[in-house]
Amino acid sequence: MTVTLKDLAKACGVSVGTVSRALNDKSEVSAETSGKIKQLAQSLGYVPNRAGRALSAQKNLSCIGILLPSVNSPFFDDIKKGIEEAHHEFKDLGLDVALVEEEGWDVEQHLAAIDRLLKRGCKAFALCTVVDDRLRNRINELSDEGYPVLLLNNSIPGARHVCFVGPDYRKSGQIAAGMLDKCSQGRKLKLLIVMGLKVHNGHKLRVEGFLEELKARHCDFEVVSTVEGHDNDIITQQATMQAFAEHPEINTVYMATGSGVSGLGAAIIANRDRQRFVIACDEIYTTRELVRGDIIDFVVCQEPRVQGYQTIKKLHECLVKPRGSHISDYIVDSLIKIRPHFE
Amino acid sequence: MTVTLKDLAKACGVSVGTVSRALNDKSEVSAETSGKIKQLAQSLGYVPNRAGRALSAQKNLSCIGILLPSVNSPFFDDIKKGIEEAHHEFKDLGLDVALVEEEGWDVEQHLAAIDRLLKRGCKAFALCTVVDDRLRNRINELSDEGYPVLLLNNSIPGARHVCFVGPDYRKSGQIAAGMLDKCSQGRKLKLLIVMGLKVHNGHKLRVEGFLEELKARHCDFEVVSTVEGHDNDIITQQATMQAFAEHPEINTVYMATGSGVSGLGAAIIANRDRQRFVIACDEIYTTRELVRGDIIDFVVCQEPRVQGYQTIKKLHECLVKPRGSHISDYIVDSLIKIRPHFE
DNA sequence: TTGAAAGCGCTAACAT
DNA sequence: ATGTTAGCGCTTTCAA
Repeated sequence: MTVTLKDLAKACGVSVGTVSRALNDKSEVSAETSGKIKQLAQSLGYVPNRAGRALSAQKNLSCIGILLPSVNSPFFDDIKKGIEEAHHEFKDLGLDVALVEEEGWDVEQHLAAIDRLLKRGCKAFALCTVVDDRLRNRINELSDEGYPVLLLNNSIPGARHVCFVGPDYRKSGQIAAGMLDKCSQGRKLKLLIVMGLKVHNGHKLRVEGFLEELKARHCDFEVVSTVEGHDNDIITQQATMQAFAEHPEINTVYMATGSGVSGLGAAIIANRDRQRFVIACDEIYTTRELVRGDIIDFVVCQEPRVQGYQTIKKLHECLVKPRGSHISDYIVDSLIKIRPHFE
Repeated sequence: MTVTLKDLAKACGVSVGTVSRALNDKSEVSAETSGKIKQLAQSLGYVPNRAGRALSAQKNLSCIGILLPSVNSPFFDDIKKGIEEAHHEFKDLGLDVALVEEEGWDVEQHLAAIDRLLKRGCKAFALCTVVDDRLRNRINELSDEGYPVLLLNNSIPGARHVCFVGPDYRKSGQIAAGMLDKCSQGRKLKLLIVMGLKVHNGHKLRVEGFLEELKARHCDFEVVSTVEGHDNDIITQQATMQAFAEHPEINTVYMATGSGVSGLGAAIIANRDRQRFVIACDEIYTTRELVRGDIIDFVVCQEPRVQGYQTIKKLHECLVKPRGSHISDYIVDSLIKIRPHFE
C-alpha cells in the first residue's frame, strides 16, 4: 500500500497536521521537525495523493493564469481548444483557469496582463510572450516569489521558468528541408523565404534549421530572396508578389511563420502561370484550405492543441507536486501534413 | 458552485446513500425513486466528482485488463510505454492495470487470456485482437454482462465495444500515396506492395487507401507485384528478394505493415545496385535505423504511445462516468516521418 | 510550534 | 427500499 500522511505522522511521532504543514513549507513549523519529516517522506517514497489533495482544496481552488497574444490570430484557436479541454478535465481536481488575450506582442500590454492575472489571485502562470528585458525581469520576479511560470510556444532565454511547452523550431525547419529534398529530385532550388516577425525567435530558428539541413544534404539550392511578412496578410502578399516580380525564377517558397498565410496564398494564386513548390508552417483554417486546393504542397505543424493541453497539465503538476520537483519540458512533434490529412 | 450528491439528496428529499445507489444502478432502489433522482441529476447537470469517487474507492480499486499480442513484437513497445505512463498517472485516482501479453494472434490463446483477466477481477477490458467469430462472441458476452470493452489498434466489425482506439488505416495508406505523389514528379511508378498478415484487417485497408489515392491523383503507376511477409522478418526478406529478382524494374516499395521491416531492409540493402523509393509503416527501432541510413525514405506512423495512454484514459472514463455515457473513439493521427525526425 | 478535528464528495457497510 | 455513518488522504481552522 502507498504511504500516506498518517503513516508519516505515526513514524515521526507527530500529528498529520504538522506533517502536512512541513511538506508544504507552511513555515509555522520548526526547522528541526520539518527537516526530519521531509527526510522521512523522501526515504519512504511518500507521494501525495491527488484525489485527497483535490478534495481538500475544493473550496478554494487554485487558479492558473494564461497570457496569449491570440486576438485576431487564428493560430491560437487550437491552443485555446487544448486549454479548454484540459480545464474541463482538471476542474474536479480543484483547478481553475483564467485566460487573458492580447492583440500582438506589445511589451506594455503583456506586462499589464500579467499584473491583472496576479490580481485575480492566480497561483501559477503560463505565458506566451516575447523576448524582452522587462518581461524577462518580470518573469524572474514571479519565479522568485514562488510562482511557477511556464513558457508557452516561445522560449525566452534567461527567464527562470519551470518548463517550456512548445515546438523545436530548428527541427521544424530541418524537417521542411528534408521533405523538400525528397520532393525535388535533382531540380535546382531557387528559394524565396518568407519570415514573420522579428520579435519571434522561433521563426529565425526555423530558417536556420532549414538552411542547415539543405546544406547537410548537399541540395543544390540558392536563396534568391528573403522577405518579411510581419505576420500580416497584406504585407505578406505584397512582399511575396514583389519578390516574384523581381525574381521570376523562384521555384520554391518556404514560409517560416503561420501568420499571414492568406497573403502568401493570394500571391501564389495570382502567379499561377509559374509552377512553384510551397511549404508552409502551422495548421490554421486558411492553410488547410490552401493545401486542399494544392496551392500549398505541405505544411509543417506543431500540435497546438497538445500545447494547450499540456500547458494546463504541467502547471497542475507544479501546483500538486511538492515544491521544487523537477518538471520536464514538453516538446511537441513537428508534423508533416499533406492533402489527405485534411480530407 | 458545482452540484453534489448532497444537493441532489436535499432536492429530492432522500438521503445521499440513495442518490449514490440510484446513480450507480445499484438495483436496491425503487424504480420510481431512481427515475426521479436520475432525472433531477440530469436537469441540474450533476457531474460526479472524480476526486471524491477516487478517494472513496481507494481500497478496492478497480482494475483494467489489457490483452496485447506483444511478445516478440517491438511495435507494441511504445503502446506499452503509453499504458505505463497512464497507469502511473491514474494510480492515485483508484485505477489499476493488468496486462496480459501473448505471442501472435492465436484465437484460443486470446480467449484464454480474456478468461484469465476476468478471473483476476478486472472491471473493464482493452483488447488488441483479431477478427474471428468466437472472439466476437466473447466480446459481446462481456459487453452484455456490463463490462466496458475497448478495442485497441485493430477494430472488429460487429463486436459491441464502448470505443475504438487506433489509427485510420485507410487514411494511413492515402497519406503514403499522397507523399509518394509529391516525391515522384512524373516518374512512372513500378510498385511492389508488401502485405503483412491476413488476419489483420488494417493492412488490407492501408493498401486499399494507398491505391485509391494514387488513382485519385492520376499517378502513373503499376502494381508489379504484391507479396505477403506474414509479419516475419525472414519471410519478408525472401519474398521481397524474389520479387526484385523477378521484376528488376520495381522502383518503389510500399510496405503496409510494421512487422518484418528488418527483412525488408535486408532485401533493399542486398539490392542496392538499383535505386528504389521505399515507404514503410509504423515506427519501431529498426525502422528508425533504416530511415537514418536512407534505406527507407519515409514512414507513416500511428502514435502508438498515444494509443496506449488513451486506452487507459478512456477506460478510466468508462469506469468513472455513469453507465451508458457515450465514449468517443480516439483515432490517432497518421504521421509522416523522415530522417530529421530521428536525429 | 504543535495537536485535534472538521470537512471536501463519494461509496459501502450497517441499520432500519 | 432507504437512512445513517464511517472513512478514503489531505488541508485548514481552532485550540492548546
